[in-house]
Amino acid sequence: MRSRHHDIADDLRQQIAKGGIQPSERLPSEADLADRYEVSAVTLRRALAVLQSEGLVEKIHGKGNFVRRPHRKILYVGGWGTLDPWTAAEPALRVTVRSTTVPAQAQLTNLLKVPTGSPIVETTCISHEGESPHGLARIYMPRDLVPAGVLDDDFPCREAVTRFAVLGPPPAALREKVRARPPTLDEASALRIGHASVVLSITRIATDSTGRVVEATLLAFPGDRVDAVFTTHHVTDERQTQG
Amino acid sequence: MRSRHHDIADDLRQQIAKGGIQPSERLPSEADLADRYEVSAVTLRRALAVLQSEGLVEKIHGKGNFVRRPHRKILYVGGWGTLDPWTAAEPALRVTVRSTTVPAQAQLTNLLKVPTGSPIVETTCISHEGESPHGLARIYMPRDLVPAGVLDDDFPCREAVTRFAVLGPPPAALREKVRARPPTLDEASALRIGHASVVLSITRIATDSTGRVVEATLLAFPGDRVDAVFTTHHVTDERQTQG
DNA sequence: CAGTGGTCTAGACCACGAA
DNA sequence: TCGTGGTCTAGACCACTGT
Repeated sequence: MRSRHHDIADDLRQQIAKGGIQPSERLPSEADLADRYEVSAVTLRRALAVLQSEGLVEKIHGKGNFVRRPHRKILYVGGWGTLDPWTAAEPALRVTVRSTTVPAQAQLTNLLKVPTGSPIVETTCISHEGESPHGLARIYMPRDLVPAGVLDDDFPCREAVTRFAVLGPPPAALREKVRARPPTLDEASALRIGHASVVLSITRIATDSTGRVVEATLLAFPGDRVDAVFTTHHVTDERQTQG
Repeated sequence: MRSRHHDIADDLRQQIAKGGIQPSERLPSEADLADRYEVSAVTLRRALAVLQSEGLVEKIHGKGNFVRRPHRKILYVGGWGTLDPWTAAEPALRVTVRSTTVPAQAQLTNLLKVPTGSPIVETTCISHEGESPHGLARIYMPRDLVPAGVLDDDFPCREAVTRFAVLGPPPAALREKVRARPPTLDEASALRIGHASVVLSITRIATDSTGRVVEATLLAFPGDRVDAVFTTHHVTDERQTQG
């Protein structure tokens, strides 16, 4: 049972794929497109919503609908808490960082396993590639475990943050819980994605050899830009090559 | 700027939370709700779409909108390719399985690293808990590697499939690529979720000790019902980095 | 200001499910 | 058949962006 807005989405998708509309170029206005396809504005907007949720189109209120550049997919590599080396080496990456100290409350006491009110350093990072943000991290560490320099304005850990890596020394164990969900209102605006979009959310708990939680991180990635990959080797001595 | 349909979604969400509408109970018809809130049908449907994407409400065409039971979150445990033991032991789980043999084509030749046209056994599994499906698996194995019994109608591997486990012998390595994306049309109908919902998609590649791909599985879970968890212990990992 | 997208309406018609 | 949700329309009004 094909619906009209899906047909239109398919047609536009194909036009974009064939290069009829170039990346970062503006689509005709919704009114024009509605005329062209002989549908109502609402139906045409549904078609665009499909493309937006696929990450093909970016809507900007008051300006128009724009074809997004076909970013290559970024890989978050599980187990090490980092983007893949190619991505991390990308010079176009910019990071916005802000650190504050807050007292531990409800969710944080659970994640970090600390008493309520403990001083916690919250570090918020938004990573951009060119214009489009591709990652949001909220890192929480007990204040006494924060490596020197993280609280500086200069922030020498910038490189680690760019890769969304664990900030402190390598932890003994990492537990990464992966969710797929719609963005919160904050995330939708921070990541510049629609409210109907999809977020890959990773809650990462790093513990040291004594079992103490040294870092809890809430990562949010636009689903259309980032995948996460996890590799497990059940035979310890075996070396596998991967493509 | 709050929109009317968000306010309505908030109101309904609160009513559900307070127990004003019980789980598995039907909401008033959309026409009634539209009257009650004094909005148009379209606006009311947008409000319901919000709740549906949060997994609070299940829409059934021709029957109504139903409050979903607050299922506990199911855990897919990475590295072993299985649901967590509690879930897997759940007696209410039912599985629908269908196996066919197909020749390898485009995507499959890549995933399985086999020549085009190789005989591949495709096994499709849908797992239900009560009424609601909570997982869809498409398992591909080279025909000569399929364990005896998988192709039987009786299907003794049913238990393994219930957990979405790897069907054959334990592989040497697993590579699991996790995506968050909107459902395909097939998945939306198979999983009984809206087209605007969110799917946690896992592409799982299992290789034996020689590096041969023994199984490729495409898993799709409703984002609101399933999380995936991956645990890494760097202590037992000899390749820990210094620096 | 004009042009754009964002929300909403009142009503039509279609598709599904249960009697 | 009837009540339900699913799609679509034509038009109104608001909010944002640039001039």
